[in-house]
Amino acid sequence: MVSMNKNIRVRFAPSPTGYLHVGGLRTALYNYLFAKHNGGKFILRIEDTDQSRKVEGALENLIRTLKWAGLEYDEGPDKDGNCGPYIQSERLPIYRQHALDLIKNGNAYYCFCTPERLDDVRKKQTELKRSFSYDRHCREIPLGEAEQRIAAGEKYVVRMKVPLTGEMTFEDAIRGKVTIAYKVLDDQVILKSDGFPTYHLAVVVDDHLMGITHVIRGEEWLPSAPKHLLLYRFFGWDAPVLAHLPLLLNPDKSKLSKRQGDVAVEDYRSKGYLKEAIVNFVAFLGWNPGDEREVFTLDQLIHDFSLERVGKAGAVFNVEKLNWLNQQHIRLLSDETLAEMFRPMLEVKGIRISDEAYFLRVIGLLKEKLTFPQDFGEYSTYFFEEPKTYEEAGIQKYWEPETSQRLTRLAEVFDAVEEFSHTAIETVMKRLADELQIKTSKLIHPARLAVSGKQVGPSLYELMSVLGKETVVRRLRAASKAMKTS
RNA sequence: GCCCCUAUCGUCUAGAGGCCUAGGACACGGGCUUUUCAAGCCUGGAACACGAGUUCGAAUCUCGUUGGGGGCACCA
Repeated sequence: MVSMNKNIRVRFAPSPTGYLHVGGLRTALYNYLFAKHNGGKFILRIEDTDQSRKVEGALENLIRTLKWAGLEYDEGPDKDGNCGPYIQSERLPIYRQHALDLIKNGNAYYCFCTPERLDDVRKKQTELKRSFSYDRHCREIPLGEAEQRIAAGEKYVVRMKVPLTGEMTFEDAIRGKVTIAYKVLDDQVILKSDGFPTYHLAVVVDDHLMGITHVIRGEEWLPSAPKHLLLYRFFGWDAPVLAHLPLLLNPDKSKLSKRQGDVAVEDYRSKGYLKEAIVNFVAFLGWNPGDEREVFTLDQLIHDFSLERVGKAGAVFNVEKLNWLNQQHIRLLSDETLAEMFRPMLEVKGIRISDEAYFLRVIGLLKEKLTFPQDFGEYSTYFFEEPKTYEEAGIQKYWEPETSQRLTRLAEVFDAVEEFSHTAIETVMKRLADELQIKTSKLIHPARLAVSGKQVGPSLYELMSVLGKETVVRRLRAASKAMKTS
């Protein structure tokens, strides 16, 4: 049940790369679900501390997609909650001050190594088949000397002073105890020479200042978690609960990437996937309610979500199941909602709806057949205009020499029917089949072809009753004639 | 190379020592719906990576091996 823990605050902190990655959507979703389930706050923060990666319009697009998916945040760039700004590039003085604090208390130091020198070190280490880590060349430069060099205009970065020995053990909410030795960590740059912080500094400072209680993020951050925890300790702050989510994978099990298909939420959106389906699908990549329910709305997810039920192993993004969920969620939408979704599809085909009630009946008839909303445009045209052609394969399969005559007879008997209902149609067709001493299917298949031009579709009796007597009779006669002469 | 994480059907997963000759879903095969399928129903095949322990008993606990993934930037 929803406990009203007002103190819970989580955040989704993407870097604005131009589009929302489905993995990012899942991270955002889990944060959102966790917050909403617990009556807490969900915050959007933009991590744009890499100036070289700036993308025009990325922020707007990100926000639009997040809102489209239904993940409304309580605080963010365009929604203040007294913890702003929520864009890191607008918080530079804060990071600088905190970096200086760390220098003052001896937990960080100025480093003057040039990128060239670091390259050299890296190369040598690679030759020796050793992993790269900074050789701590500047770690012992006295503070006074460093400050003089800065005053003289020398370029510098600030690095955190990682202990040389010992290890960090912490409790991950998903993985349990994780231990990493300090010696495998290097003295991470926390403030770059352009004055921007690196992720490691910014994330810790902001999470603390914004009162974040639970950090729910991708597994790729697990190895650097000790650095963050160390920074909390250096600052004298309590660390939030950490929860590292398993990764989303390509079919070949590598980290989900652009190379192997669509990764942008926008791509799926434009292909006709419903937000409900995408959200439902992505939620189930790493989480499940523990019973056999599979189709969930966002509200149901909020109700049932818990971090305890999040798995540890990576999950392959499998489109087949997403398709199925899309179909399920289309059925869950009301006919009226679908009407607004389908209307434009018909309009581009030059079809304007004049009879709303009729439109809704057509939707009711077809909605169970749809995997994508756009399928409606394809399956429904004969409800709005005369079939222009008859599917060739259908003619081959169902049209016999006697068919034209039979359909003419069918038109005649239909003409005499008072109430053109589903049941009346069925009765009349079966009676005629008896009379002609043929199987009903000898009438049914050609009639469908005549009336819709297609071989497949919803129940023929219902289809005909929706079309109405006039139309059905007219089309039967037209087809009968067309086939006879051909 | 080093470090960390991880391991049940093709895929998503249930399973927290006996309820498991391992359950569900997607996909796939077969059948039914004396009307189609693109819907529905029924049905079939399909998995505990391996090896040692612990235990009366292990998919479940421990260790190791192997496989997979991630990380090791003045990127996030």
